[in-house]
Parts: sequence; structure tokens; C-alpha cells
Amino acid sequence: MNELAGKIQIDLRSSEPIYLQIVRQIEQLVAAGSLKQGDQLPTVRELATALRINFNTVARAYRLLDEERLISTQRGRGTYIWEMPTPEIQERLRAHGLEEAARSYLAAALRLGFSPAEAAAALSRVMAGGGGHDAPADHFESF
Amino acid sequence: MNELAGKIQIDLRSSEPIYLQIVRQIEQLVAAGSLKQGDQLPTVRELATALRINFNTVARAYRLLDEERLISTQRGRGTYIWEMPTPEIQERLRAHGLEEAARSYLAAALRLGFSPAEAAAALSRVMAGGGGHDAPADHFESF
DNA sequence: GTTGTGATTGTATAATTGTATTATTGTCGT
DNA sequence: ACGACAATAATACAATTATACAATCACAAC
Repeated sequence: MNELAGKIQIDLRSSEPIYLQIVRQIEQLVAAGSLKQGDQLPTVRELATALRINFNTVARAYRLLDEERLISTQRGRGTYIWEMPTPEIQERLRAHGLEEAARSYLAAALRLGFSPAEAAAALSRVMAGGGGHDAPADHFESF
Repeated sequence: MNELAGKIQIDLRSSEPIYLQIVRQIEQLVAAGSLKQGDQLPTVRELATALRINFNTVARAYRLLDEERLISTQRGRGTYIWEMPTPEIQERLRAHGLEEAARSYLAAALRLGFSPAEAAAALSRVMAGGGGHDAPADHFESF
């Protein structure tokens, strides 16, 4: 259990919503080096109890921080400060990341016994269909 | 120690649960012929240690695969590939694996800030260049 | 051969984690 | 007052983990 709760002060009378107060203060703690990569944050329920608020409010703050890639929330495991790549690495990742991902995808397709043309066709199908994020991955039911 | 662990990559930040990531990837490895009938899988604790997760999560994946009759888990003995899927199932697994890989690639490209068209173009370049290496597992070590 | 002990295997149950959905509350504009 | 909308809370849920357990094996002692 983390003494982070003691470092966060919320003002219930403030016009700033509680969940934004939490977001802002955690951002500041990370910027100040008070929270480092890999540090585990208190659970939503721990922090909520310490701050005497509902844990869903903490969860909302954590969700925002997760979306901005500052933390990583993992159901059943907890929430952690996420490794923020340095700007140079970030740029290098973007520069080379796409090609590497493409190579990796092609290799996977070949391992599965498909031709490069089939790999490209599959990509087109996915682009046309549900373009966005990772799919529910419906694995087949036994029969 | 089975080197299967090295072939399985999990993304703790993915919305896809860890146990389903394991299920899917083992299905793909079987479909691709990387795992054959009678092969012993790593124990739940071995694989869990290698992936830095709890062994119950691996056990849950194995249980699903066991219910699919793809593997056979035996208390006190270990886990083995039970039967090669029927050609129809195998083809279905292959197709599913390809779609999943394409979706994953597209998601990675979008995450890097590229458009779907750029993703497709990058794939074409890699196909033309005859990409030598399979680039394994860039990201996602801890947390 | 049998038995016993310890190590290693998967299993079962419950506790802990974040998530999704819905209801309640509060505030502001009209 | 009223209605709309954001913030918060209540409830149920899903994923992961912790803990204890049962089956199997290896191997030594008898």
C-alpha cells in the first residue's frame, strides 16, 4: 500500500471535478519525479477509501491517465506508472515502428502458410471492416 | 524448459484478456504446425513465470484449450497437444490467425499515428524488399 | 514388490483488481 | 420551476491473483 494517498489533496468544494483533481495531481507527481516508472499506484478502492470518495471516481481518473499513456491500468492486477519513452526513442519508434510491424505481420502470415498477396488481401479486408481496435477475438467453440 | 514461452507474446495493456491471448496464440502455433500432436506444453507455472503472470491465468487458457480438445491437461502429469485439428478447423484457425495478425498490425500502425493507407503501403514496401528477418516482439516487457 | 516421502503437476475456491452499466445528485441556463 | 447535462455513486461483472488442495511421479528404504 502506497502513501500516495497522503500526497493527494482533494477539495470537495472546488469547482474542479474530483476526478480531474486526481488526474492533475498525479501528472504533477510524475513530472516531479515523485512517481517513477513501474511504481504501482494504490488500487481504485484504496485511494477512494483514503480520499473518502467513491472508487468509480478514482477509476475515472485512472482511465483518463491510461488514455494519455501516463499509467497502465490492468484489470485484476493493478495500475502502474507506464514507461514513457524519451522523445528520441518515441521518434525512432515512430520512424521504424511501422516497417517493423509490417515485417512482423508478414512473417506471421507466412508462418501460417499464407502468401504475401493473401496477407495484403487480409489487411484490406480488415481495413474495410471494423477498422479500429483489437477485436474481441472470438475463439471457436468446441464442437 | 520448453521454448514455447519465447514464441508467446502477451500485451498487458491490450483489452484482450491475457488468457485469451494465450489461447489464440497456441491455436495459431498448432495451426501453423509449430506444435504437433504429443508435444508437451510448458507447465502452467513455467509458462506463467516466463510471461510474468500468475499460473492460474495460464491454467485458465489451458482449460479452454482442453475443452476445445486441442490439448490434454492431466493433473500431476502435464499438458500435451492432444490432436491435430480437423482440416476444416485447421483452416479456420489459419484464417482466424491471419485476420488477427492483420488487425493487430493495423492497430499498431494507427497507434503510431499512421493512416490505414500508409499501413498498406508499408506492407507493400516490405513485401517488395523481401523482408529478411521476422521482427519479433518489439514492445511490452513489463507492467 | 511395497511403501513412504517430497517434489511437481493441474484444480478449486475465494479474494482482489479494474470495468461496465445504471441510477442519483448537483449545477447551470432558460 | 424546469430541463439538460456533467459529476458522482451504487451495483453487478470480468480478469487476475493468492492460497490451499489433489493427483502423479521419482526415488529411496525396507
